[in-house]
Amino acid sequence: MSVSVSSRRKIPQAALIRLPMYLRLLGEVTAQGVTHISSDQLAELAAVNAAKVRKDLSYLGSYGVRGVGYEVAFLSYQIQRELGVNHEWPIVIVGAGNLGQALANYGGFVERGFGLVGVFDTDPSKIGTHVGGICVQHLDELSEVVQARGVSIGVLATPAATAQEAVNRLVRAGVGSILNFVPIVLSVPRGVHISKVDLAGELQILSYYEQQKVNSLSHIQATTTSSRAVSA
Amino acid sequence: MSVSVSSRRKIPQAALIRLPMYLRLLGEVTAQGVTHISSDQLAELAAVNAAKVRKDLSYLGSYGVRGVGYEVAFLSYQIQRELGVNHEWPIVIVGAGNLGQALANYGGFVERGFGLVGVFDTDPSKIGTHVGGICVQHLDELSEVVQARGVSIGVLATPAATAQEAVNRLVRAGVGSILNFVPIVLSVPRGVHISKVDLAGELQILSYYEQQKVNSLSHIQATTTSSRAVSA
DNA sequence: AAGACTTTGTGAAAACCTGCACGAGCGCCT
DNA sequence: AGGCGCTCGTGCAGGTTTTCACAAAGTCTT
Repeated sequence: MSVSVSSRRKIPQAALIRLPMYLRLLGEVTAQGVTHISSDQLAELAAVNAAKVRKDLSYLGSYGVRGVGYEVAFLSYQIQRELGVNHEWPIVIVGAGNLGQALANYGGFVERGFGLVGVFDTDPSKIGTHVGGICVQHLDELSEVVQARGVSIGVLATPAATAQEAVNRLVRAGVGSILNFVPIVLSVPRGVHISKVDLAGELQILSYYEQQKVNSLSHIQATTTSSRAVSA
Repeated sequence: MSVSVSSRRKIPQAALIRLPMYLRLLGEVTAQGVTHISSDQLAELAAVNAAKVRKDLSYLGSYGVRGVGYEVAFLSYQIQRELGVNHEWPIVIVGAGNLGQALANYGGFVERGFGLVGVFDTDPSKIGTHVGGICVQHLDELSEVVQARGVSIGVLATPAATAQEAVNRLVRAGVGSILNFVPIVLSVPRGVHISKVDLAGELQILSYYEQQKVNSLSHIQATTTSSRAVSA
């Protein structure tokens, strides 16, 4: 049978992705002393369409006031509440290589409510070193820390070869969502959420756009020569 | 064989995003000695629908063979060609903080054809230090390096406060695409492409899913009164 | 108090994306 | 050669996302 979690309302993926941005922008304008903001103004800050802003926010409820706009503090709170970031989430990082260390030291996480409570690796030369104010532990300790601290979000930054095994351990330990920086396709049980960040992949996408620019330029020159083709 | 219509075809955004993944998977199976692959097999590796794979690949041209599948080497080449990654792209990193340094040291970039040719910062204590085999230079040198090396892709990893100014410099220097790790909305002229990676934002999205789980659990307890039983 | 002005929330249209289903082409076997 | 089995390419239907446009609901001015 289907396990229908009849959550009160489901925010569409596309809208969900923009909520962190809105939240950040609201924080910025708050710091500037702004107390109310219209969808037009927020849209301008976010560089998106105003109707989109209103629709996105409408998934949270009707928190705007016609003729006035949104109260910044109240809206911020509602977004935080919906995202679940009105309280701290403990996170762990698996993989203390280059990227793992940088992420451990990255101030942006704790700044937005994600406290690092563990960094894990299997390399004996890494274990015992300190990164981001945390002592690197062996991956075998993962389960204990996750359960003791109630961790449900993990960050994966291991080498590709060991990533799947690390994920298995994360899942077994009880982690329910994983931010994956390793460029492989992970397999996880139903119910576990994966968010993928493929750094080189992002560059390859940009490379596509740059290549298009190059092609369209050379096309202008090539048009005179009408070497139209080797169509099969 | 066939082909080569000028690359005027426009690949839909959604499909474009998956091409780097396909390319990577094809590289992996090549290493395992596989020479041909069907859309079904590739779909399984990519954890997506087979029809989607075929449709994505069809934007490149008709490179499959009915009854057989795709020739891995040929398909790889075509994807590389379309993405423009069949040759190296020089890149620069602006911002030599935590993240900038880690990205400079990140092997994944060069591994996939992006050679780091410059790291820039404005902090005198950083300038002259070496990261990722590159000597950190002052941001004032940016333009010269970009032009001398023909750089068209830049990575932005500065503090938020200086990010927009750094982008302005990148654009003025001639960079056409930017991978932005700074959690602010950048403004750029038309024609410049920005790809955004908001690390904390990704975690906030995961936090939403975890919060939903928590909510639905407490909902079960609260639902003893409600209609449809949640099974026991 | 009424009219002018502003801005939200949302129905509906348009654009985009996904997945199914199936015709068409290819290789293999007899 | 012909039939069979496999797999691509794609039309189409269904779903999601974006955008438009406007009534509803508020403020402000006089």
